[in-house]
Amino acid sequence: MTPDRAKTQPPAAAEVPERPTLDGLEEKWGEVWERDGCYRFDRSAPCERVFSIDTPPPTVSGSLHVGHVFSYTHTDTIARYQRMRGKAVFYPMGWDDNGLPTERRVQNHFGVRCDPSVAYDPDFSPPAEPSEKAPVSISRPNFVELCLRLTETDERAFEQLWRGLGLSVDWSMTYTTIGAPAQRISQRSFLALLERGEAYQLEAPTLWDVDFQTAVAQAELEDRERSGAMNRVRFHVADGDAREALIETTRPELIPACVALLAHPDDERQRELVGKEVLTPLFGTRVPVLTHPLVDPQKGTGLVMVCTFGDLTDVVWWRELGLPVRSVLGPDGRLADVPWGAAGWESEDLERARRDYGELSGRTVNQARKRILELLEQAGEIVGEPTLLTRAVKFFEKGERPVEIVTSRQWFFRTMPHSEALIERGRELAWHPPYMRARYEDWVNGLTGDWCVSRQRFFGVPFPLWYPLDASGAVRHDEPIPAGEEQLPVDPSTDVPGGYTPEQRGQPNGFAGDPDVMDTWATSSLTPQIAGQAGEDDELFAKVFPMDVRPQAHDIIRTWLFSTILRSHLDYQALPWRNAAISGWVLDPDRKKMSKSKGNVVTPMHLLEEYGADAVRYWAANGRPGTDTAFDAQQMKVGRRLAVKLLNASKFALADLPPEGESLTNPLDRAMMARLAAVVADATSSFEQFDYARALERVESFFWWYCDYYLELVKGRRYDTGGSQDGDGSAAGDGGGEETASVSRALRRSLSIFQRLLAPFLPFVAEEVWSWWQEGSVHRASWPQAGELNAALGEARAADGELEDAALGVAADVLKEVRKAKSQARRPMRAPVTRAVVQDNAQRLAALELGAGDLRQAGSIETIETVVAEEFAVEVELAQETAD
RNA sequence: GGGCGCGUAGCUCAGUGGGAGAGCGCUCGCUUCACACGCGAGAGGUCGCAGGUUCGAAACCCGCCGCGCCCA
Repeated sequence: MTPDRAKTQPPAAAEVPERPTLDGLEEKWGEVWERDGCYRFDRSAPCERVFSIDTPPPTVSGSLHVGHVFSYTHTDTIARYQRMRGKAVFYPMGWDDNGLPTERRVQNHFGVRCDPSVAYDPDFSPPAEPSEKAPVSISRPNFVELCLRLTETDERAFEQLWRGLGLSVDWSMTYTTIGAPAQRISQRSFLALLERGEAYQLEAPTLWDVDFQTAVAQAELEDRERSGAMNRVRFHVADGDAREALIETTRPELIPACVALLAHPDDERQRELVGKEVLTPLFGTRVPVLTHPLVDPQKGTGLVMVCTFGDLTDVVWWRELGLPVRSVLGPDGRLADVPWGAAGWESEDLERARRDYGELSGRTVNQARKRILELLEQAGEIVGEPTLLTRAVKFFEKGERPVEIVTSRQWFFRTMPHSEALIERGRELAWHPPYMRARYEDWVNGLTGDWCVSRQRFFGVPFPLWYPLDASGAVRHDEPIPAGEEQLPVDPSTDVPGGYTPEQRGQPNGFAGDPDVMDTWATSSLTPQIAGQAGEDDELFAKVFPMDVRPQAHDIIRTWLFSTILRSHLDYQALPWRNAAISGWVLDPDRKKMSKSKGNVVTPMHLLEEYGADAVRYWAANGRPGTDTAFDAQQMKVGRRLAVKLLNASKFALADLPPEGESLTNPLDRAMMARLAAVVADATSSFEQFDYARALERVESFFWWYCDYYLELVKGRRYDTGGSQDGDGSAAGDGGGEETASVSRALRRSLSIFQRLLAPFLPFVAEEVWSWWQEGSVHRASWPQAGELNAALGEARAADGELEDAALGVAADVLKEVRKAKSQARRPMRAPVTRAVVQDNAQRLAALELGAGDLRQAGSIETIETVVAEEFAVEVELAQETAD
């Protein structure tokens, strides 16, 4: 498979610096990796050897925080592990630059605003002193140019950070979600969905952000706690009936839009009212009292008002009960003028309806609410005092006022008919950790409508179609003219459909381009296709798709993960990837979510400078899959210590000339290697399950044990010159005999393994120590295998294994006791011990014989005596303190 | 209200049927020839609460309490 990678044969002498340091390793190795194309995807590799990663393209909005560093490091450890397993790793980076965040940033940064009615100005340059209050109106093409200009700058900064962090990305394959290939792929997919009827447009109630004045999707909503007031309002039964109907509402301003009152079908209290008609207060509009099972009879009076539209439940009721539309809210979030008296706007008291509505018309929702409460109060239709409450209100995640529901013409992708199939796809996928699947299923089960994908915005992928205009100049939405494949990517606002001339744009019997752009997710749901260049480079795509893994954080399961599965299901009837590796969030030290508005965001650049990339990666890799982790600079210091330790341990292991031969003749050496083999097996199976954190934890803790106990135990033997075991630690030499050669071999073998095991986590320091004595990059070396180790153990076989392992264990235990005695006596560690009496069971005492020589040197122990006993204990007799 | 996750030393967390652990922090000590960006040692816990299964529970089951996230 990879014959050139298995070689770990050392050169004659290692080139170890006098004082190894971490400083400067990032620059040094970053350049080498780039120069050598260390992480370049090998597209000649056969399919089964490819490991492909559907990288999250970060939103380019000008800032990265430690959360990015956290989850991208997780992915990188897996990429590096797979590469060392001999896989051709497909690991591109993308930038999600299209969409609202960029628009908003461009507006603020340059002090401009997009106005599609303004003509393109080829010589435009942004104002020297941008003003957010008085933005300059510019054309859409000019605006898009500024967006591209700014995102390019941001993307360079992002790339610098990623390189500094040591992500093993193939930078030659970088993509953006606004680039021509992405637009082509996105438009091509749209046209295919249109042809198959999976995309459709409809004039319907849609979630709407009144500030951005665009449709938004269910997935883009978030709940925010807002205080409000519940008001009890009186409706009168029509036709002179003296009875009343009381409802409770937090949105009295929508009373003019009321189309029905509802009760639960089993609610006895409302039985008499159901089937009657009531009049809306102030406006005198007749509305029926109906029933629906979704009404909660326990809530309020048990009667609820249906308006077009107050919330998504209103939409459900409106649809299922076939109610009329009486819409009062304009796209700007203000109450619109309505034609009282016209069809649908009948009133029992027309004059009053007009007068009172005139008080509301033109006002914002909040203003209108305040005013209508006053009017209702004056009319005596408010019952009791309002109840103050806090409740969850739906906001567009980037918006500042609650979303409204406005009827407009929008494009949709069908999701509801596929929900069962999507649940099934979710079950085919291997989730890491497994419980994250529940979030996906909850989301799919909670969907209430198809996915609205059109946005009334500017910086995005346009819909690739036009509409004919009839003789009167009206748009024929029912006869869209799709772009041809050869025209893609297309911008219908500047490009012209086949069979028309540019002059016919907007003219009777001419054409008009679709004015909208697609939702960002409508394009970024195609990242496997964009990264793999579907339809652009089908040979590549066939190699990498379906991808091996989608890494991402848990907060975007409902958006990115869900939408990607949907698109892949619709386009390929397949999952886009085999595994989903879900990262947690980074919380601030008080365990609160980091967010700009809280001002607790930690930016990563200075962390890399202060602690070094390996240290920051160490902290990140400690965050277990799916688990939120508090930001902790202390952990970075720990990571830095680990990196320094690897430098120094490597220096120690490589300090002498490599001995001839292979065999490990000493039982402690063999036992250490056997323990290391078990660690390798554990780390490997952890990585196979995408549990990088467990792999790190196992490797790290064994490595510290190895440094603290094994290295100290064998140090004396290592420095022996004559192979005898009673040396006094005299100078190191090259004539130490077979026992010294054994430790020397064991050190080299084990360090080679540790360097490789730590390489995915600490790529810079691992590469540095590897370069002292090995050819090529450690990141292209082969991942250690337990089998390789066991074979290398040669003569040490199972029969002795247990005893030898016990020898290592008991030697370490005794060493610890000796250290304790010296520490408590406040003596230096090299203080001589005249006598150590070890109590233990017979088997452990027998094992101790095997390591006694090393132990005596490590503890400066003159004589070791043994006493068979039930419990382990060591009696340590220190030599008299001498004044030397 | 529903779902998911979590609750173990001051902090961050590992530990899924049989010894309560690690790192950090804290205290004390050591200029040990790979490492003072170091080394050694120590103190510190009713494993959220209550019940059950079991010879045996931090772990498995039931209930409760608290925290977080998602969804109504």
